[in-house]
Amino acid sequence: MARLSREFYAQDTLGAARRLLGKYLIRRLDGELLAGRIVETEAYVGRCDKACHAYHYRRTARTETLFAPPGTAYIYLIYGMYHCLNFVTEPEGEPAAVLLRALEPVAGAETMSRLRYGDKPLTNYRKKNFLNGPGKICRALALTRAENGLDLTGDTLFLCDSPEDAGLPPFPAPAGERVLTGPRIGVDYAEEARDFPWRFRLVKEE
DNA sequence: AGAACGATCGACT
DNA sequence: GTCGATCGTTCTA
Repeated sequence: MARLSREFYAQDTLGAARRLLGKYLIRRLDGELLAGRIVETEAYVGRCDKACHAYHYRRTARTETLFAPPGTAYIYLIYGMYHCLNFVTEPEGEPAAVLLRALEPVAGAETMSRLRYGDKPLTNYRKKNFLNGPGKICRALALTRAENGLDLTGDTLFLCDSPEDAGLPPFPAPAGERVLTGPRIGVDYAEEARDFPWRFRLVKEE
């Protein structure tokens, strides 16, 4: 199965965050493949970014994963009840990662819906807000701290250019999309870094 | 040992 | 738009 390589993740974090738009995230769960198309990311860079957990190379039990090789999954608990999934970037030793903020569902929607809503009916509101947030994605893909440190070049959780690379049916690439950049969400405390335009979104032209 | 805080979400006005 | 839930991580002492 073709998937994004260690070299891809080793690039600079802003480039990775932008180039990850339109890629496909695959999660193998109990023999089933869950998949989504990446439509929103954010970059976090320990070297120079006060919003990054590993700012100024701060090394703690939690940030240890950010010092792992590029292509490692960094998953942490936030607000006591949600998880966020990141992809470790840059050469090993530079603590940095891309936060996954939104996906478009591609495969395994039934399982993801059950993981997220249980047996509650899938209303239009729920459909529209299915995977448009980091906590929602981890819930729908059954990702918790137990999966922190997973190797993204392995078989459990990985990225590819096309769903066909994972043996899934092709996904029609939406036409007329463009990349929007802007400040990141939820980092108002981060002084000058709060205004860094390090959020990337793939949106339809109006 | 204790306290403050958070890369969020969903319910509600 | 506002607000509370909820608890691990981090820092202070």
